[in-house]
Amino acid sequence: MSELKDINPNISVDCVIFGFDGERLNVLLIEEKDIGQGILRKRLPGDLIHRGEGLDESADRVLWELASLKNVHLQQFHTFGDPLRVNAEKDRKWLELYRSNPKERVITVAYYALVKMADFVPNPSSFAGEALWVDIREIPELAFDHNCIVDVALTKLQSHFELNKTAYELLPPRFTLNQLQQLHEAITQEELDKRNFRKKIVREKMIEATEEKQKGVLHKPARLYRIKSEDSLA
Amino acid sequence: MSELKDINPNISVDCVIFGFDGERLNVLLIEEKDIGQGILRKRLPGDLIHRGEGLDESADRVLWELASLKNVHLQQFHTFGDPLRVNAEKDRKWLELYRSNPKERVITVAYYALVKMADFVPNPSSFAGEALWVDIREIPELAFDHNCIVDVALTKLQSHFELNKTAYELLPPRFTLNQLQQLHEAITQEELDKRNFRKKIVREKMIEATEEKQKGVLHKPARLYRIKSEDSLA
DNA sequence: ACAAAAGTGTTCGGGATACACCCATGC
DNA sequence: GCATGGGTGTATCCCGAACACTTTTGT
Repeated sequence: MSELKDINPNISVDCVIFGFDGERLNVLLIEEKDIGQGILRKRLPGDLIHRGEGLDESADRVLWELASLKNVHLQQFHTFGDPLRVNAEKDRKWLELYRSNPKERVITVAYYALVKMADFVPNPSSFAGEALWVDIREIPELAFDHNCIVDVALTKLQSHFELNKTAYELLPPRFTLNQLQQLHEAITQEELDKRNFRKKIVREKMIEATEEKQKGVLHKPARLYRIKSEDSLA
Repeated sequence: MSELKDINPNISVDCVIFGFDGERLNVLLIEEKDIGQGILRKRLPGDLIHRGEGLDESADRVLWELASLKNVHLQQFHTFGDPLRVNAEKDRKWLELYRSNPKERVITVAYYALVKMADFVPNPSSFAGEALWVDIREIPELAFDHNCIVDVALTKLQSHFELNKTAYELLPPRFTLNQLQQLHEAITQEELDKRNFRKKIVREKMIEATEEKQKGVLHKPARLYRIKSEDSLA
């Protein structure tokens, strides 16, 4: 569809989408279809930018085109510009197939986001291959320097993470304090003391207890909490 | 010297160099020579990147070429890619004079650094115009979106600043606690309580008192301090 | 003597950390 | 009754914030 002159051959965006499933942190990857030469590799969703397109805009588009994801709050975090970043042998064949200038240097502006996996069941986009969630502890070798990009993104995510309103949106509307703690632990990768964690949460006054309890668990059922509504902040 | 084909027409780097002079925070700007059409404008040191050149490398080069500065620890902080960022009327003439493709879109990878002004007396580089320090409270209208870039850089600087070893290098080898406090205040733009500040500094154990005192001041002379040497960290 | 900045201690409150036992439910 | 996670309180330490008077020097 888009003509060559509408594409900037030197600049791309890549998106590192972290998904939380209630237990573990995952990353969204694109798995290329086997295009006949035994090329089957995973990579981050990303693409060359179009002319006239802002960077943020481009990242949104890419995510929509490759994984049918919309309304993800993307955060730009770093630009990767090693002149050899798309020059490894492992990537040569792919570039020759998909790029009109396979030897052209590409710098990439990288974005990350953290979403609730349940809200985003990635639709395999027929043309690009398949989008899939992969546990961050089991990330395979990726195309280009994408392993490195994921590492940097994870570091940023961890250092910037805090339990604000958007963080609570990663949980179901009613949740237990333990689920909340697991969210925190899954992202920061460090264990917390249960009592201290609960005291901290209570102090922050962002959530309130409901009358409901867990059902069908084979232990004492936990109380369910919810985010305080705007008005109840009186 | 460099031929056109060695330059990437779409990607530039820009450097926001903050300089501390003992009292105030300044920014390094390049003032173009008057090129005959009443064009006289200030901008950040920056340039299109060369092919085969890494981004960090490019930023170092630019700083050397435009302001004769070397060994500055640059930190990449954001990439600006609005498709219209180099399209304002005020910049048209300059682009036509200096760029072979004046209408080409340019995205820029921005870096910042904080240096001691005394160490870097910018050498006017004959070909580019004049490098000069400008107080951050008196920044004039700059070319392109450079005012915006400076604002973002300042925010990053302020939020990431801490009194570590490199921060102490912004002061003379022997300094008073008041000078240290002024440094902190100049950067974060907030006033601190003298006693609390001193307690905090003492706690951190990075510096030690010397026997020397200020001379020639018309008030009680302050004691001079220095950074602790590596060995004395026993 | 006066101006000008140097230097110094205490109190309070909040948050981080460490730590151990009883409780409610399903099976 | 037993296994499983739910739920709770106290003591300590460190840190940040607030706050006012005496000291030393040059003129």
